Amino acid sequence: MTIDKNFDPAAIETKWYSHWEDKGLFRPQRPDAAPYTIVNPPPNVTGSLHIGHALDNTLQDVMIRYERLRGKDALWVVGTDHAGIATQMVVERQMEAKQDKRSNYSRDDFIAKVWEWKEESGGTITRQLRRLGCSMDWSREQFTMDPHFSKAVIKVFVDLYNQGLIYRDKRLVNWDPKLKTAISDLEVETQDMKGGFWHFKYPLAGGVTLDDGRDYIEVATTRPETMLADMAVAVHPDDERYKSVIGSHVILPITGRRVPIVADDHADPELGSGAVKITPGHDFNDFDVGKRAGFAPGEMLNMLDAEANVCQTADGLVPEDFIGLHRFRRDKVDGARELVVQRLKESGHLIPHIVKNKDGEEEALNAEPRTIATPFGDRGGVVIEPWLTDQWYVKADVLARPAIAAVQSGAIEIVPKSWEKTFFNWMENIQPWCVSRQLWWGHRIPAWYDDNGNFHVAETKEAAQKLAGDGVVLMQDQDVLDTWFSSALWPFGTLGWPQDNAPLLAKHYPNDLLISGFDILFFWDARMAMQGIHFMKDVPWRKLYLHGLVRAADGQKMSKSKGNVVDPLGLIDQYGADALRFFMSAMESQGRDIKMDDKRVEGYRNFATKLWNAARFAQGHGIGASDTLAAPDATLAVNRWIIGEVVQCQIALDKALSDLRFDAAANAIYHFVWDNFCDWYLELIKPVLQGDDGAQAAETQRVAGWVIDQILVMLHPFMPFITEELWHALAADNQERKYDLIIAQWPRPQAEVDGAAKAEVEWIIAFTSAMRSAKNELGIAPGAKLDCWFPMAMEGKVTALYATLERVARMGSAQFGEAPTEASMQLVVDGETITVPLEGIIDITAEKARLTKAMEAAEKEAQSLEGRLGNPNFVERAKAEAVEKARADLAEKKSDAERLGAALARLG
RNA sequence: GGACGUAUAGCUCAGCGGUAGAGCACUGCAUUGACAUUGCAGGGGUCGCAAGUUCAAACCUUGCUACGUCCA
Repeated sequence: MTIDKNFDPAAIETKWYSHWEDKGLFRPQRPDAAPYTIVNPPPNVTGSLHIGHALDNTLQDVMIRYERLRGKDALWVVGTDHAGIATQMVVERQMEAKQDKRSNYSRDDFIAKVWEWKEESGGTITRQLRRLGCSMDWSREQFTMDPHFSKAVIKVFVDLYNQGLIYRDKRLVNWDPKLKTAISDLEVETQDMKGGFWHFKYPLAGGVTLDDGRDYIEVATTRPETMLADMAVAVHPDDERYKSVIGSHVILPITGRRVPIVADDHADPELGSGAVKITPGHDFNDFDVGKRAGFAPGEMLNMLDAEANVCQTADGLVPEDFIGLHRFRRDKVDGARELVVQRLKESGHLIPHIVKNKDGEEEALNAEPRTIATPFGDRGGVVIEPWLTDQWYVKADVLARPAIAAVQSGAIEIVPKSWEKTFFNWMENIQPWCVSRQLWWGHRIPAWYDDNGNFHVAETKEAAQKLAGDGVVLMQDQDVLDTWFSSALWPFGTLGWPQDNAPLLAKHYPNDLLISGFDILFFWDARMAMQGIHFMKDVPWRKLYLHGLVRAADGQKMSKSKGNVVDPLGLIDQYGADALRFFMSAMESQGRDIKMDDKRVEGYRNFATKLWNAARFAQGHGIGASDTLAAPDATLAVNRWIIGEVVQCQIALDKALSDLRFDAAANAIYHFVWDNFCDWYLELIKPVLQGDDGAQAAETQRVAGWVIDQILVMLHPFMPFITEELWHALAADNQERKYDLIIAQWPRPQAEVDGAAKAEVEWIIAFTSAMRSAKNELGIAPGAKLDCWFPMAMEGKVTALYATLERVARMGSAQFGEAPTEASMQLVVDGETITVPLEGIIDITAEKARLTKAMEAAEKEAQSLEGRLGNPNFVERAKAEAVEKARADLAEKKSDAERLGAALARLG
């Protein structure tokens, strides 16, 4: 098949992807091969591919293709996540657009709608992953709500419950009043907001006064509205100002509630007045104070409903005109906060904050301006309300311990290592994990309640009924599980657990590697580690590779709201999937975010084009597929040299990929292909291919064909499409390749670097470079063929290389001995002086300047080396190799300087 | 407040004890021969600042500055 003149990525990408997929090449049958396993972080089923996916999946595909080429039974598990809140929000938003809403439907009908949407849009992201060239095992694609996976989720919940690791508890939870669900600590984002600090007078009850005579206690708060549910005032037990009133009461303004003054260490005497109002039902710290003061969670007053509007407290003391107000000003409508402040001001219970304005006059503000660390829900975007509810919690601290130990012992290796500390810090301080969500879309919690509020946890209703006894009417828990609770099971739930004999599970657990963004280290990776170790008695993966974010060109985080999102599919359209993948690999150094740089993607598209054209050249010169894994026998230095370079490139590549240094790996193959192979090898073999020596040409064709095959194999993990295309295009005449590149074999050259051949080619390169550089500096046309005079001793070597030097270095005749004229250009190459007579052409002054510059540079380096070697401390204390090298370098530089000096002298 | 990361050529980044590297950009030259999505040659850096360790520091240590991220 003739290679087209133009490289068109789009034309080959679809073709090869469906070829691979249709032939089942993403997971060839290799029952006896060693396993290699990666599970893909399941993207949101209704999502679409963003640039972060492109990075994450490229890296995984590089590793999977690499290990597949190395003969492993490589399994890349793929699937999608039901993504509870996110997906439900999408569907609800669609309903909103049609003036419809979730509550117009029964639970079952709504879920049916979500399934419809999943069927409709669920394929988008998986189609897009195909465009990137990702070679996952689609034949086993899964969904977190597939029956078998759901079964695993339910079993895990029940088992953890029976082991005492899941429990139901009434306590404050992070409540999202927009989405009307509890969320976990991790889903709360704290942001600094401008707010206020309001100071109130709470009158003491029963004529009690403080020691200073005041008949009230001053308290301060950033959330005035919560005073409607205040249940105490706390002071520090050692605070002399308040010691006498501990145990007394205050009468709250507005509600008239009589609440105790309690002693608690939480009150900081240094802060404000030293007395704090306590609202156990709406503040995490106050909840603890309230418990210490003897309030059971069930007794704690609640003044807000699920949407954070004021509702009546259990004691009925909230005035009617507060009922129904939002907790604070929203949509330009004042809320409970504003009304509380207004009422307290009117009744004289507000202590104004006095400031001086710019004219130096005093001014009274309602509140002291302050920056408040405010919790927001990461999905809903509204302020989180601590709310007293019954939820299900996982004892994460118990599960965390073995996971911490696994990282400490090295059973799990985190790469880059710097993330270990972050991992430990979080795991060691982990809080109970709230796993219930007040949503409809997700895995429904397997707990059943009877009329008395007793519950029974079991995998099925029948099993629960057995626990409850016959005749008891049971109702299933309305809530679903946190999405991360289910995705934590991905490394084993996808492999068949909890089925009894799941062959995949036995072979592919633990997985070898997990690649994820560091942003989901806690959300997902840590939880996989906990659940994996708990249920499988072994780590989920041996290595955890964490990469950074892909940022916009200016370094900003990409976001839809900023409008700076780069679409990976657009880049694929423009430059090809191979170029985008190579970019992602080449930019992925450990521990740094990637800034998007289109020019660089373009550069890698050019690299692909370069390879394409090199292959065209090869094809035009009878170079094609090799038929051996081992390097062909070779006699010519240039061939022996390039074989050695392949060996070295492969060593570099293996090392880099074993270290997960994707940048080093990409650069190794890039420079081998462009610099060594295209720029030098192909140029050096042109005279051989076009020469008269048939045997030499045939050898060169064999070697070149073999080298190209090695290039295609080594480059394939990074650029799968162009390499597969060229692999087939270069097949021998009228023959098919025996197998596709995707399942070819990683190089086994069975050859070594040939030092003599390397030295010879490097001399050619040095001579050619010196010639080109000198011509350029002297303004001689690059194409001019110049006669050269070499020292007698070089006659053999130069004669043998004549054809090459003539072609590559544009050398005219080669002669030996003393050059006949002084009007010449002189090259010092590898310690030998070569004279290029230029009678009548040369500008002696320019040549003198050139030589002087070179000589001075050599002298300067020699001097520096001499200085170092003249230091006895260096010679005595430095490593022997360092001293040795300095001596050798000095000798070389000195010799260069001398020769250049002599050349100068010859010019007079 | 704590932890971590980053600071190297105009830009984006490697290097992490032995005389500074890549890609892009820039300058000059080349163009009928695989390739202008090209080739050749070249200019460009007191490696954030300061002190210390060392025969030797971009690289190790400490401090500082700036930026970023996470946790509280």
